[in-house]
Amino acid sequence: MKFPKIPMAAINRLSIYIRALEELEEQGIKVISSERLAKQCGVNPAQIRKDLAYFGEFGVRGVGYRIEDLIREIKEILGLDRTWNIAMIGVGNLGSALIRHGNFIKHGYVFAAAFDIDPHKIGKRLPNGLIIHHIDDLEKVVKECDIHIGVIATPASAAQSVANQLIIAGVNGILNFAPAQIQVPECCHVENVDFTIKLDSIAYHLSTSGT
Amino acid sequence: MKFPKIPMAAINRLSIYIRALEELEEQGIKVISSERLAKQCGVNPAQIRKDLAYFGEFGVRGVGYRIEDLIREIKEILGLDRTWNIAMIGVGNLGSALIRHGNFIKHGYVFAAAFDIDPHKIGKRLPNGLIIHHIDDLEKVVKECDIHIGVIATPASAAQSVANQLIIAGVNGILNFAPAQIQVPECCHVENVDFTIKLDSIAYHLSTSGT
DNA sequence: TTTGTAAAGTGAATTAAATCACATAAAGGG
DNA sequence: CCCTTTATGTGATTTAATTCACTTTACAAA
Repeated sequence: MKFPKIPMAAINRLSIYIRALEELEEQGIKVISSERLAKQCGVNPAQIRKDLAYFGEFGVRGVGYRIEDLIREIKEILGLDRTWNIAMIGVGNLGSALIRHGNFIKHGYVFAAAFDIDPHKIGKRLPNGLIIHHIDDLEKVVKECDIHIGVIATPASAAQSVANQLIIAGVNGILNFAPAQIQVPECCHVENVDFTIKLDSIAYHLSTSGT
Repeated sequence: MKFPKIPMAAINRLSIYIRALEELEEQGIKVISSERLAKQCGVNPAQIRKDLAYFGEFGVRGVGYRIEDLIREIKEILGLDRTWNIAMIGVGNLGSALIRHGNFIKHGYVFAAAFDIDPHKIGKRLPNGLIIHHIDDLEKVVKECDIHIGVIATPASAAQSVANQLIIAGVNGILNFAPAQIQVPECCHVENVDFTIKLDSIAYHLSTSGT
């Protein structure tokens, strides 16, 4: 295959495929066809084949995909053949809940540091043993702990300035839970998690389909 | 305009527009052009006009959009000209943090009930005064409290059965934080919030752009 | 070794979404 | 009252994503 630009949607689907594949692997299944996997993921079989084809040939014609191999291949594609150290900025309700949440570590994301601006919190220890640093120590700690991704769980008003500090500290990946549009340079990749937008979408559907 | 099918992406952008418009309104701005709003939201001006055109004509040619009116119109489109009672299912780390999180109420979503399955939690009161019910009382409480949307914050393993119970109880909108693919009938609308997928996307970008 | 079958891989076709570019309408100034 | 300016609304165009449908390849059974 040539070098087409890869749709972002395809990348996100790879994550979905991994989730499904890992579940199938736990069930002891060794090989799966694009058709069966597609059904499990709720997508079109050709889409799976095409998504994978962007990166190589991972299947066996007439047989399907060896699940163990495919998981490994997709993880390598996504850069998940390693762990990623991440930092939480904002240790409020949401921030501390996320730190305790098991899903991050399960997928190889390790909270290696936590930051806040509240003097009462600085120096305290979180249940998992992390010390809460002042946000002004961001750059130093980011270097020390080899952190590559920042998770913003501050109020909206602080989000932009935190983002700026992260970028100065050399963090190029940001997962933003604050309900604010943050501006970053080209080199930095931001993903927003705004559940109220999702709720709005639900409200729209409920309103229009006569409920 | 005729009756084309409206892209889901357009619906989601309407939420983005509202966020920006409310911020502008707070700044005392009364009128805005699609061009300025587009810049603020990071989209193309024509896109804004087209998104709005799916639903009517809300602007004034040569002038722009009256912010106050446009907010009201978009809210009406999305079904946000009211409040929505929602239920939290799963009062663990994440669930209780979300309940305390101010963003829901700010956008008109009211946690009207909370459910869990842990006997130690049933009957306890949350900081905001909500009593934690047993999941088996879902149907009864949903009716009593006029709940239309369920938020699933349980472990993945419980997500599908909770979804089933929600649907039986007559809840047709689900916001799913559990990392599991849930199957629902046509009538029900599900939105998934899976931050590990977003993280995977960040990891991919960091890996490919030489970091 | 041959042959039938299953399923990946992929160019072509289709469908959907985003953008352009212009016709249209409102407001203000001369 | 007309002319200029400005910015909307929208058909046409372009771009992107998805799906189809066919070709290729591996395996297994005869």
